[in-house]
Parts: sequence; structure tokens; C-alpha cells
Amino acid sequence: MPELPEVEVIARGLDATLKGRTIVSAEVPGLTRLSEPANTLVPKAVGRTIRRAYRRAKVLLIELDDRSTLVFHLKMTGRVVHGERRAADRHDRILFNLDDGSQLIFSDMRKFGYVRAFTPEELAEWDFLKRAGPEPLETAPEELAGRIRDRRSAVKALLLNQSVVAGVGNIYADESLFRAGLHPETRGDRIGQAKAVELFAHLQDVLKLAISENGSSISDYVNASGDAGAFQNSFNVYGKKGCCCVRCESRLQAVKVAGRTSTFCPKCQKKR
DNA sequence: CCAAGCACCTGACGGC
DNA sequence: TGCCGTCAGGTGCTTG
Repeated sequence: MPELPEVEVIARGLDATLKGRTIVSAEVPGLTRLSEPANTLVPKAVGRTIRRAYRRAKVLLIELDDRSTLVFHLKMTGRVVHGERRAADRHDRILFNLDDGSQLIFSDMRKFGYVRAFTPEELAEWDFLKRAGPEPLETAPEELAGRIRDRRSAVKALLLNQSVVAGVGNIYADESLFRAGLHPETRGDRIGQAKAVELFAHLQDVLKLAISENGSSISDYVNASGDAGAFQNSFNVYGKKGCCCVRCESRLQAVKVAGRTSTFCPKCQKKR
């Protein structure tokens, strides 16, 4: 579910509240399937003190005092929430009890997400992060534009391709294509450097705005405190097929690109 | 090498 | 009301 802004908001929230907390025990409710078995994951976490929480691509990382790291991928419906201790509910995958009586809970209705524990060496060798492209908020639009300039794939597919640029999902891809006035099926090599620079500048704007609005909540996302985001109220195109373009009032259309629904304005976003 | 398509899983919603 | 089909923010594997 969460894309870069949502994971960033969660990571910032956790970093503020978890730093210095020690994990005293962990519960793995019955029938839960973790990508790393509970009998190896739990002992790696219990007794450790949390140093910091941060994000890379769409991955949430919690670094522990022995320099190992708990790695969470939330995929579509994962949540990581820090709050008062409570009984496990049906979607909880793992619950970490902390030394101040609070609890860190990873839950995931659709069970696509995962949590793993890595040593520094394992983390450095982890294929997923090795393959991830540059962070869009820490990379110049000119450099990002260069990464799509010679590609024949649809620009929408390139934005979703995590090795081209990390952290972008369907929402922020569609929203930045609208702002740049680019049709989602436009080939990368047909965009031109100036327009591509514009696209990535818009992507940066949208991501920053979404972070400042606490992320986008469609159905499942909540931040580390359990609160919904607000950026969904600022969507121009995502999920608005048939509705009117904020710029020209045309009816928005949807096409499938790279297997994903792409909503766009047929008048403002012409194929090049 | 690349792109397309499906698999992974549960729940919500619309149509009949 | 209930059954069925479709869809959902991501990624990885297989196929062509």
C-alpha cells in the first residue's frame, strides 16, 4: 500500500518515539506466516535497543544497538503502528513489547508484506536494495531525466520501475504525470530532456507535499500513531476516472499501463 | 536484455 | 440477502 511518502511519514514518526526503547519480548500470533520464521526473528530482536528508524525506497528500516536492522516491506496493506499495548487482532503478524509498556505492531491484512532481521553485512548484500534506483528527493531532476531518456518503455512503467527511481507507486506516478502534462503511455525516449526534467521536478513537489500532508490514505494506510493521511484530498487524477479535470474540466480516462490503472486527462496529457 | 502477465491474499463494492 | 465478478497502493517469478 504505502509508497515513498507514507513510508517516510511512518519512519519519521517511529524515529521520534522509538529511539532508545528496548524490545523486551515479541508475540507472533498463531498461523501468522512471516518471511523469516519467528523462531529466528524474535531472538534477534528481543533485548535490543532501537537506535533509529529510517526509510529507503519503500522499505522501513529500524536499526538496533547491535547494528542489526529490522526491515519491513508493507506492500499493499501493511501497517506499522506504535501505541499502547493491546491484544493481537486478526491481521497482526508480529507485536514487539517495549520497555516503557508500549508496543510496536506490524499488521497486514493481505499478507503480502514482510519483516526480516539483517546483520549489517546481510543488509549491504540485500538484492532488493542493491537493485533500487536513486532516491527521487535526493537526486537532481536532470540526473533522473537522464535515466529515462533512452528507454522505450512507457513513462508510467518507468516511474513504477524501482530500479529507475525508488519509491514511486501508482498514486504519485499518475499525479506527477498529470502535473507535467504527460500521457502515461509516452515512451521515455520521446519525452525530451526539458520535459523529463519538468516531470521529475513535479514528482519531487508531489512527494514533498504528500509527506507534509501525512501521506495518502485510500483504505488502509495510517501513520506510526495510527492516524490517516490527508493528501488523498489533493489528488488531481488518481482514482478519479470519469470525473472532471481540474484544469480543463474534460472527463478523466483510465488505461492499463504496465498492468496498472493509469488515470489521466485526455486533453491535458497528450502522447508525444 | 526487456516487457507482459500472473501469482501471492483478503476485503470491499457493484450488478444481478 | 446472497452470490459472483472485479478491483485494490507492490513485487517477484515465469514466459515469450
